[in-house]
Order: sequence, then structure tokens, then C-alpha cells
Amino acid sequence: MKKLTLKSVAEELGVSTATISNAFNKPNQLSKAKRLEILERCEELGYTGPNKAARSLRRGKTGIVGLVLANSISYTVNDAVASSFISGVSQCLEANGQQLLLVSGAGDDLNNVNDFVDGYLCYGSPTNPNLIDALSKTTKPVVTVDFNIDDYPSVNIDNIEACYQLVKQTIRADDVVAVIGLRLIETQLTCRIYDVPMIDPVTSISRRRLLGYEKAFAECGVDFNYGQLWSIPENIESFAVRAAKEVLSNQPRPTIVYCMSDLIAVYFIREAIEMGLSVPDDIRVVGFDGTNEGQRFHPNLTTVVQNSDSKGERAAIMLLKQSKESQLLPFALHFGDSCPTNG
Amino acid sequence: MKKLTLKSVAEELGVSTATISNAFNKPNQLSKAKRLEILERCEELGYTGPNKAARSLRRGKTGIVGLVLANSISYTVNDAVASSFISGVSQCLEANGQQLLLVSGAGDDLNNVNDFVDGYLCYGSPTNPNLIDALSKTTKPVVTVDFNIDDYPSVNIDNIEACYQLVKQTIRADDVVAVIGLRLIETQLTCRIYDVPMIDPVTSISRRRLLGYEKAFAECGVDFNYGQLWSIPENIESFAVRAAKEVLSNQPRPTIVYCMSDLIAVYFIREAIEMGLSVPDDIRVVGFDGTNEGQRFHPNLTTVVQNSDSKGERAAIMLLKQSKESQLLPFALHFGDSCPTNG
DNA sequence: TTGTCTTTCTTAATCAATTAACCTATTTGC
DNA sequence: GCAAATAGGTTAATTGATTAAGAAAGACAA
Repeated sequence: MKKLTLKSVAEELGVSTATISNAFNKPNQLSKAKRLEILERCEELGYTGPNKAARSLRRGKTGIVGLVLANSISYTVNDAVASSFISGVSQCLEANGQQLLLVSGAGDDLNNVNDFVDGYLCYGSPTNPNLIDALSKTTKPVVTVDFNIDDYPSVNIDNIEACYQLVKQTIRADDVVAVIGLRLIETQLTCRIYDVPMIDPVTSISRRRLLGYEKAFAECGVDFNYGQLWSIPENIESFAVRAAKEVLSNQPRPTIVYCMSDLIAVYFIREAIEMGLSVPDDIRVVGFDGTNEGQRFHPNLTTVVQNSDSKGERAAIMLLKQSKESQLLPFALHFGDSCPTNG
Repeated sequence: MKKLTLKSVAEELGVSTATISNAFNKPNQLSKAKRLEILERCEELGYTGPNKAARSLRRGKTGIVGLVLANSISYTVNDAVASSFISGVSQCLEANGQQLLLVSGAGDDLNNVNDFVDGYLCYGSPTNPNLIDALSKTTKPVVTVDFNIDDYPSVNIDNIEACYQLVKQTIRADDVVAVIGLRLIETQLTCRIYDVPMIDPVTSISRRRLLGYEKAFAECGVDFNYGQLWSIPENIESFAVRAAKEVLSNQPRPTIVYCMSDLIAVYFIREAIEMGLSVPDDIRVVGFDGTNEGQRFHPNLTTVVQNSDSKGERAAIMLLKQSKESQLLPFALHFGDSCPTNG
């Protein structure tokens, strides 16, 4: 069987390649009769239309959006919040006939995909410095989510304000505080932070959350220093449990713990209960994200509710519309049984 | 700034395009000195290497694998089992320098992406007949997972055998049985199945599971007919809860219910407990998948444990190696507190 | 009848690479 | 010292489309 290309089909039908191309792309450049005839004959021959790869080379558009993930794809799809973000992105892309290419933040893939995508959505600040480099080199449009880079437009919630409000409405003057953060420092270990230099607040969402907590602690006269701060490298059970154990065995034992994700909070509560403690009577626990798991959990989680889905949708729209204006999405505080308000 | 292409760079450096190309692709086709000089000058100019889209047009390889999902991307990434599959796929692709393009089974995207991918991984039998059509037309290699199509190689577990064994080891002669399946029929509703024609077992994983259950029911002399069978269209809370309510309010009330996913089982147990029933004393519940959620759940789920992760990995390897041999992966039965063995 | 507009196509340059085939020195073997 | 082999390049065809520019033919008005 002969290879089916615009050229071979044109020869077969006895017309020029331009005419076949127009039949598929520009209906009013040729007579209706001829167009229908061409489409019918193509169908017969099994020609499904112009090669998209060749088209994209010529047009400079592929119809593919690259979703650059801070972490590996493997880790990201298993994270509830990130999955919800991808979900929102994909819905928007599907509605606009765009395709979705997942780009791992772990490797040096960006250079390999750059010529296949029309633009990038970047979710979360990359752990890999090469990636940031590559991103700032590309000429394609970029929208960042949950962090900022250069002067690309971004989608965020006001993490500082959210955490500030959360603490203001939950803290008590005599509280012993602990904070469990997510990747506050560059390490693959769960660890307690004393005076290690942390990641920059501009790129790190966790640092911004910490700034919010700290501002409220200071205003409320609550003692907080870095010995009361832990960081885990990934938002998964094993690290969360390890941090929970460390925090719970610390003396004096905290009376309230602020977790930078619902997942951390859930596993923290599990550990606390296992130790025979009562939540919220012995220790109050606060999460972040507003996941379904957190809301279904018993006790129901006090947390910051953010809509990851719509974050994805907004970011995708911004990229497709080439909008240059960053967006700050709303958040909501939810007060559950894991920590009542102090009001 | 001039556009950076092989041609413009070649002119700039005073060599032929072939030499630049070789510098990047075939190191031993030119002297080491010249090669290093070229790479250095390219770096200076900001030329990051040959355009991958143009390369792929010429070579006929893109380095991109299309992951065709039975459902929408949006639904799929929020499903624990599917996420785990994607996770396995992505790990293998990452290790082999391949990229991952997510293709929704909902639309007609396959034609749009066909020229950008080297092959397809198909996860789950598509709800959309157009997709099956498009798949059987493509000349690219295909590996299917959890279903079969034409004579493409596939990765599966033996669903019939798994379900057969599961029933054999849990059923009692006097049991009143109910089964909650996943997409046994083509509808967007949770519904009880009497005599509706169901999807073909060749494509439908759920039909194969049902065949396994039924074989065991028959052998054990347990009465089972279609009035005891429910189907939900998607593996999500709302449908699962609805089915659970229906099954629980049926008279006579089942004494054992076989759910085709852990998620269905978990929500079923939740509803049962809410109604004041005891699991497993009043009603025994069996799941399928062996998810972490099911294992952490209280009561711990009796289920079929399959490794979705390695399913993804195997499928990806098969595609990359162009292996033609289908694989049947092992499964394991896990007996938890939600349903003890009958032994 | 002539000149101007449309409509309907065709021609050929272009997109950014890859690579078979060819050319010219320089080595190597004997 | 000479033929054969090798190293280090270059030339130009090719991949499969898109599209600006041009041509031919028919329509229409003055």
C-alpha cells in the first residue's frame, strides 16, 4: 500500500496539494462540489487528513500544552491536590481541543518537549534548578501556579494571608506550637529545622505559608522558633508519619500543630490517637488544602479550603488566552472538630 | 535577534548543516576538536540543539507515548487505581527518555495526536466507540491494559479466576448475594440490572469479573440472578453511595455483597454502618483492587490485590520493546475484617 | 467589446531538520 | 612507493505539510 500523504493523494485525485490542503483547512477556497468530492475520495483511500506533525512544523503550533510538574509525574498523580489541579487543566484543554503533555520536573525533559508544545503550565516550584533554567530560556508562553518565576503570569491563592487568618482564629496565648511544613528545605529527609537556610519565599509556597503563621504568632505573643518547625520532603504517608512521631515525642508536647497539608494533618491525628491522645482536647491539629479526605476524616479537619480544580482551569485559560495578568484566587477557612476557633 | 536554526547556526560558524547535525547526533562523524568547538559556539549563540519537531518529521519518531484513557483525563487522575497505573507508566517512560501525552477517551482526540506519538498505551476499555475505531486504524504500535482489542498485545490479570477464587473462599451456602459492578452497561446512571444486555466480556473487565463470580455461585449452589446485580457508571463516591443505599434497602437484604472496586466497598460499608448494621456480622463486604485506602479502612477490606503500578510499568516496557506477547500478571487474595474466609 | 472582479485552482518557496552519497586528504599495510 | 582504507567533512534530496503569489476562466458593468 502506498504511503498516504497530501502529495500522493493529490496525484491520485489529479489535483494540486494546495487544493487538498484547502479542502481540509479552508473550505471557502474551493467549490463546495470539489471539496466534498475530495473529502469523499480521501475517506475511500483511508487518508485521515494532513499529518499534524508536518503541519505543526510549518504553522508553528502543535495544539499541545506542556504541564510541567515540580516533582515526578509518578509522585504528582498520586497526590490528591495535584490530581485535582490536573483535572481542572484537562477539562479546559479538552474543551478547547488542546492536548496535554505531562512533563516531569525531575529530569531534563523540557528541552526534549519544547518543540512539541505551544506553551507551559508550571505547577509548583521545581526542585530541579535545571528546570527553572530551561523554563526561563524558552520563548513559549508560560503560566506558573503556586509560585512565581521571572515575570510570567501566575495563579495563586494568598498563602500568607490564609495562614495568618488561620492562626489568628485558632491560636491561644498559652499554646505550645509546632509546624510541619512541606519542602521548606532541599532535602530528601524528614527533619527538624533549627537554623538551616530555607528555600526562598518567592518560589516556595511553604515559606510563604510559614511567613503567614509567623506573623500571626508574633501578633498574638506566641513563642515560636525554628526548633518547633519540621519539614518533610514529599506529601506522602511515610514522611508525614515520621514527622508526626517526632513532633509528638517532643518536650514540651505541642498543644497545637499547624500542618501544611491535609494529608500531614490526617496522619498526625492518626498517630496522636494511637498514642492515646485526644484531638482536639489534648492537641489541636490544623491542615491545609480542604481535601475530601480531610473533610470525611473523623475528626473533621480545620483547614484552608482552596479549589485546586479551578486553579487548573484558570491557569489553562490564561495560557490559551495569553493573558498577562496574574490571578489571586479566593480561599476559605473551614473550622472542623480537629481544632475549634478561639473566638 | 536572528532565528536559531541548524541552517543559521551553520552559516554563522562557516560549516555545513550536516556537520552541526552530526556534532549533536553522531559524535564520531567529526573530529573531537571541531565537535567541541561547535557545541561551545552553539551554547554561546543560545542554540539548544536541533528542533525536535523537525527531527521527528524526518526520523518518524517523536519520543512521545500516548496514554489513551478509557474515560476523561479529569476522571482518571482522580481515581486511585488509575493514578497508580499512570505512575508505573511514567516511571518506565522517564527511565527511557520518553514523554507522556495523556489522551482523553471522551473526545475524538486520537486523530489529533496520532502524528505526535510513537505508540499507544490504552488503559481500560473505551466508552467511546469512535476511539476503538480510531485505534484499530492507526499504524502505530498499541498495547492494551485491562481489555483486549484486535490482536494487540495486552496486560491483564486473570479477572475471571480472581473473582472465582474470591467467591469460593468467602461464600456460604445460605448467603443472599448482591453484586455492585462498574460500568456493566452503557449508561450514566446507577442502576439495577434485570435483563438489560451488558457490555461484551471481551472488552469489559467488569463482565469478566461477573463471569468469575457467577461461575463460583453456580458451583456452590448459591442463587444469583440479575435482580441482585447493580451497576454504577463511574468509580466515584456519589454513584457508589447511591448503589449502596439501593442494595441495603432491598428485601431480602443481602448477607454478602461483592463490589468491583475497593472504593465501592468502602462507601458501602460506610452506608451500612450508618444504617446501624455491623460489618461483617450483619453483612459481609468484599472489594476489588487492594488499594491503600481499602487496607487502611476500618474494617480492613477483603479484596483482590492487584499491582496497578507494575501493570503500568509492564505495559510501557512492552510498548517500548515492541513485544507482541500478552502478559497475565499475578493477583493475590487478601482476607480482611470486612469478610472472613468460609474455610 | 473591453476592462475589472471573483472564483477556483496551481506553482513553488518554506518550515527545520536528517542522511545517503560523494569528495578530499591523510593513514595504514605491505 | 602505491593501493586501500579511513577520517572528516560537504551536497542535496527528503520528510509532509502550509501558504503567498500567480494564473486561468467566467461574471458583470460600462
